[in-house]
Amino acid sequence: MEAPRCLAIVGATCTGKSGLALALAQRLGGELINGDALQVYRGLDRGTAKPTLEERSLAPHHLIDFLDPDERFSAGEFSRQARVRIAEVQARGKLAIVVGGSGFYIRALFQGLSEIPEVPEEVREGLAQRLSEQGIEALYDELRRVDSATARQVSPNDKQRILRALGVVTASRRPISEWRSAPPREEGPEALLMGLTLPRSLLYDRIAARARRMVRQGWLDEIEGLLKQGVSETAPAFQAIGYRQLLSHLQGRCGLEEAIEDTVKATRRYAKRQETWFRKERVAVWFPATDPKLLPSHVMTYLASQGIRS
RNA sequence: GCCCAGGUAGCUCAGUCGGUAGAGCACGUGACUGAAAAUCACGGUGUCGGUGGUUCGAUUCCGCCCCUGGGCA
Repeated sequence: MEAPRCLAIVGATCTGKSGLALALAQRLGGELINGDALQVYRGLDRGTAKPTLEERSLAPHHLIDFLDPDERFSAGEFSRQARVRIAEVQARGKLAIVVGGSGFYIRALFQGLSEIPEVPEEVREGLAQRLSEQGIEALYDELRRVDSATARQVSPNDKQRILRALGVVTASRRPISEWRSAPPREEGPEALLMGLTLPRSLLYDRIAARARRMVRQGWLDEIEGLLKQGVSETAPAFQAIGYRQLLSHLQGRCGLEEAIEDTVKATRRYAKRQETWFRKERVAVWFPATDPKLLPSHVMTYLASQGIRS
């Protein structure tokens, strides 16, 4: 069996994915492809635990830091771009290493999404407008009329999915359920998925410690700087955990301590959702991430057994 | 020391005109086809401060005790 030329490192936030990926890239002559939905944004550094410039100088990093905070991104767009980057890395004879905790992005990359037409911004805005004027019930009723199959699968409270489904029918005149029934056009790249895990209590401790460290290292200044540059409070990037909470502190809606605690809570819940997601993903091996220093050599040993060596 | 208010889920609190309790948050589990760090679904939280009494039956009424907060001294 031929050794895979693409690795992916997945797992919950705060398990040490980036550090491991960098260590592997250095030892195996690899290049990294970011698989995190928010590290793509320029200026979101502290709160996304983005690798520093120094770390990034140790191995090539792709799909990081290339969008403005008010630009919209998506799993589909990620999948297309990541596939191009992976192919380019492989063409250079290097190992591609995807790192990231955004489960939907990882699945879109390796398993693909059905081809679905773009929903124009005007349509999206029109629906958002109606949502605020008429409420979600009206939109759900409409979805029942125009795409009953999807309506049955979606909770009447699920604003996001209702908006998406209506956007697609409105824009394409075909229900999203039909588009989704078509298989993805292209296969994703072959890859070996590796997961990192930590016992829940340890993970939670690390999350709390990291949030406080990030604040100490200037997370608030970063957010103020973004606002000063004219980034809107409703920019897509500001839906990131912590940014939302700290923004609401900066606007005087809560104290700093409360904002930090809310951030920690939200991160815990996010980590749990990631665990749930990746449990279902085709992860070949799980490594305990308790000791970040020993991790790279454990993983190297495993990779050697799979025919991947420097 | 006296007076008042309170002690119910991990937290904040609601409630039971006496038939062993409930909401939000936290927490747990899950879903996920272009906003995904998003969005959503489901779930149990329990010596109702302790102790004696009244009662068929007390978390609920009564006595005493303990604890917390406030006031007076």
